[in-house]
Amino acid sequence: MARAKAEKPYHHGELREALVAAGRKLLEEKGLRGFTLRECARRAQVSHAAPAHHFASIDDLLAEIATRGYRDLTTAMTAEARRSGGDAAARLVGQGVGYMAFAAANPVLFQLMFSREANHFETPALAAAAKSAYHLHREAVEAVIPQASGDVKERMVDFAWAAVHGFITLVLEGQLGERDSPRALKSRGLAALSAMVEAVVRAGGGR
Amino acid sequence: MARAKAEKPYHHGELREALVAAGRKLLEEKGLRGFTLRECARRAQVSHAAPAHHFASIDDLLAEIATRGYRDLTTAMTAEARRSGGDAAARLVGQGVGYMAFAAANPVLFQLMFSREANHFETPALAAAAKSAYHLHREAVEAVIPQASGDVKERMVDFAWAAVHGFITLVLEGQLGERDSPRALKSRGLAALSAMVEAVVRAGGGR
DNA sequence: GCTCCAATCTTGTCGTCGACAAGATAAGTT
DNA sequence: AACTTATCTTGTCGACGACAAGATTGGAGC
Repeated sequence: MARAKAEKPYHHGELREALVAAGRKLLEEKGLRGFTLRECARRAQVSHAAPAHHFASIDDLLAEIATRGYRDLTTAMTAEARRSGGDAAARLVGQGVGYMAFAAANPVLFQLMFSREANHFETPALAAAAKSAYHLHREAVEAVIPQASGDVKERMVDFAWAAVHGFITLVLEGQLGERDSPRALKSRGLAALSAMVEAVVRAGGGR
Repeated sequence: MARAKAEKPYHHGELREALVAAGRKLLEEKGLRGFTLRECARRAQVSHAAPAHHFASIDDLLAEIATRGYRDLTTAMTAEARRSGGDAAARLVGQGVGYMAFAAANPVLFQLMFSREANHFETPALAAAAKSAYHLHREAVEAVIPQASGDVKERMVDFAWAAVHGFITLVLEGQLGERDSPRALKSRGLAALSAMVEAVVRAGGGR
């Protein structure tokens, strides 16, 4: 079975996956404005109209890519939190590190996920994937301040997310530490993270 | 002089300004992906090729729009800080309010200014305008913790900007408080701001 | 094994886009 | 008044997203 290197079978077989993979690469290479359905098709070795059978429009493909991005983000956060051991504060820092690492590794995808455009896609899968990542973060913050009131908890969930997201966003956009070495940048990121956790702990009545 | 309502003089007279104005409006209406040089020309009542004499490319026009955005952002921050009275902490909060208010009033422009693409424009004017806004923020933070070491100051400049920027960014992207009333949202924003200032003050050795 | 159907992929087309070229018009200079 | 330069026009190019119509293939039911 499977003459794997046959010369272009009429049916691709896994075009949907191939398009997503090619699209993700293309996105990082050329940016959102350079992203093109036809180039995705070209890289997947199919004609320019083939993608239409798997994605209704270019936005539909972007939505799928963003959805998978959220899943990968969740995975990265969970993995890094696990690596950080048992303490709730340490886990929160770990999740933040995972968040930043994912963003640094996939800057354009990250920007797409959190862009105004992405919110107009409005596919249920995208919303679900985003919500899943949000809940992960929410629980990590609440675990640090279990005795705080619901209101304080909510505010700290906002605040913690804002600090992490804002920092990595500014770095990726070249606004922060543009001429720093990666090493120095990581140290600045960790400083921001620990300042955030300390603020959360204090506001939540800890220590 | 100046038959103001003559029927389309061959020379527009203020096409550059007209294009920037039309472009800014179009940007907010259609988003970055819906932004088009030809539509800008249409709205300015000129032919599709006219903009080329004022902007070398579509990115050149976007860079100009982003540059003015930074100037307006600086103005908004300064004005709101002034309104907030003399205390250094109050001024920092005020600047943050101005920052968020500008972003809320010009969400797409704000996203453009802080987008990956904008950084590839690399015009000197854009860099200067951005740097000017940054210094405004830096000074406001340092004024709150004058006795802190240079290193702590730097980290707190990062942290404060990250918190403010992250919060408003997440709100504008619909990730935070999507179903909140504007009133409730403002309250959440102020809570994030005060949490940020308190964290800065503590870390800087204040109180 | 055969037939038929639906899914998949093709080529071809349309209107729109950014960029460029060449020519028309107006404003300013000498 | 003649010349020069800036500004705006029409016309064109290749590339894009979307759609239409036809070719190819895999699989369900017989």
